[in-house]
Amino acid sequence: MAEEVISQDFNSEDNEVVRQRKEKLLRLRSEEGYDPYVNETWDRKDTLASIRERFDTLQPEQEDGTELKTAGRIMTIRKQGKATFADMADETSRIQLYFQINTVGEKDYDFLKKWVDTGDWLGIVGHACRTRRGELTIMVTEYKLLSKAIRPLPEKWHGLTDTEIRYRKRYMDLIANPEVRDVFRKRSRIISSFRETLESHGTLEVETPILSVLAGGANARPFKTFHNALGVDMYMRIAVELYLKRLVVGMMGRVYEIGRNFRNEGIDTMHNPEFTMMEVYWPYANYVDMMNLAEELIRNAAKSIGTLEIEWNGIKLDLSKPFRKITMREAVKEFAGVDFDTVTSDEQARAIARDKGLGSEMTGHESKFAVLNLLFEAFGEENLIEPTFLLGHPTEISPLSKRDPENPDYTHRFELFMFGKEVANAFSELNDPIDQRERFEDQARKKAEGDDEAHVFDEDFINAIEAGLPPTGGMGIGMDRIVMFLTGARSIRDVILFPAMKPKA
RNA sequence: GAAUCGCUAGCUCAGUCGGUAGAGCACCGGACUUUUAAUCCGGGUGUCGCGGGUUCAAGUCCCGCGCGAUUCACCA
Repeated sequence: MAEEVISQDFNSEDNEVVRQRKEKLLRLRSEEGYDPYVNETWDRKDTLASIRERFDTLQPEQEDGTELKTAGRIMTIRKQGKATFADMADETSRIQLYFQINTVGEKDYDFLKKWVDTGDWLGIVGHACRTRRGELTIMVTEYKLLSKAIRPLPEKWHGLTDTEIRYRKRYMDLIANPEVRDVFRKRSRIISSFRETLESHGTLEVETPILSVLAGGANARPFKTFHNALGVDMYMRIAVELYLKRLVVGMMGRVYEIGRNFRNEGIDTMHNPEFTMMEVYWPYANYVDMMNLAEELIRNAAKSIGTLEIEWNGIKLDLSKPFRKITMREAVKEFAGVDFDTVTSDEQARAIARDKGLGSEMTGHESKFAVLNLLFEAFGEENLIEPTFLLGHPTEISPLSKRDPENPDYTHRFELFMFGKEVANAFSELNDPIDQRERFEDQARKKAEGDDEAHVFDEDFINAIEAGLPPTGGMGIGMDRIVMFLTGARSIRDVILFPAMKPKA
């Protein structure tokens, strides 16, 4: 089956150019005795960016005798008789090459004319010069064909814009659109910055199971699979929370994990079925410490890619300002015009929600706390544009969060919103094993009532809490969204190298 | 899940009222020692997303399906 698909694919995409290039390759081998795929190394001493920097001040029509040794992919080539210009790119930059017949020699020049195409990889020896027109150029003295491309590059000035091909054949996107490479370099720097900040606070990076028998730690539908040897159903993780708290119980101290979570839900511009989450847990800390850490992490990440001024979806934000704080009840008062402090019964709350047009969103059994959350999601969430900590979540919707001792129906929890989207979720971790068991029982009831995203009952986790979890502050941050907001990417697919795609029929 | 838009050469796109599938780049052959969207001469490379239907005739009209994008719904 798989082989069949591959061979079909291979043949169906053999267009005229590919056929010509394949024949050319065979002729290169037979006529020149040269196989472009046998080279294994090239001692590159200079990147194109370093060459650009070094010879920045070189004047037009000047040359520098220093020998340079570099390499890259030929992006365009202009062959004109006894001289040839080409643009070569590497991962750092792009530069013009100049081949002259009396500089590289007749034999190598003819080889170039006859065999070298756009897309090919060349090793280059030469020196810097600047043309009359001011273009920094490498005067090539020697070159070596390191590898050949037999599939043509996307068109040279429109590039590749077809979103479907860009996502399915990301390698073509990366070749044709260097700014895409920048986004993923920034992604890497942001994640490194997170690690540096966490480690500067003495936090240990750990790895916990992706495959397990129970997928807990969040309210979401998991991916299900089957382990043949064990003969059991297994699930892909939806969060790492419960494992990291077990590690705090196990006296590992401050721990964090940056890794992939999997949620079997819809795909849109904010959601990919696999996404990267950072979760961190600090013993002897609470949700206030996590607020400070969230600001520090995000600010440092922004600095690591060069600026605290960010723009997303046409909205500019200044991350140097302290993040705002608002409670869920305040947000509902401000944006839905409902004063929840006057609400005393569940029925009264539901009546208000129906009044606000949310009747179709309710089953009629909601508590006033569920209604509060509903009102926030319907009217408040989209208005939290400036980085804002949302506080005061009801206990009912926070099964892993410590209660506010002043008002046990609410918790010591926050969610951080930016541009109207959630980017972080944190709380003072519930460490009362009796309460935790009751919360899980409540979730199990909700599951039994048909809520297939209710939290799973994890007996071993309770066992761990029973062994004693210190007071702990914990937080999860959605890395893909952070990368989106810091790079201005409008779709999560633009910050994930190989986003989930449905196979073509 | 719904709506809207898109799918034509390797890439970017045009294709009128239903009447023999086009352009630029890329590619192939030729000329050319400072070009840079090189230029000049010659060459069009195609399952018009897939399948039906209407018609003398369908890239074009109708129906169904696929994939993608966006918005909404769902969902942390």
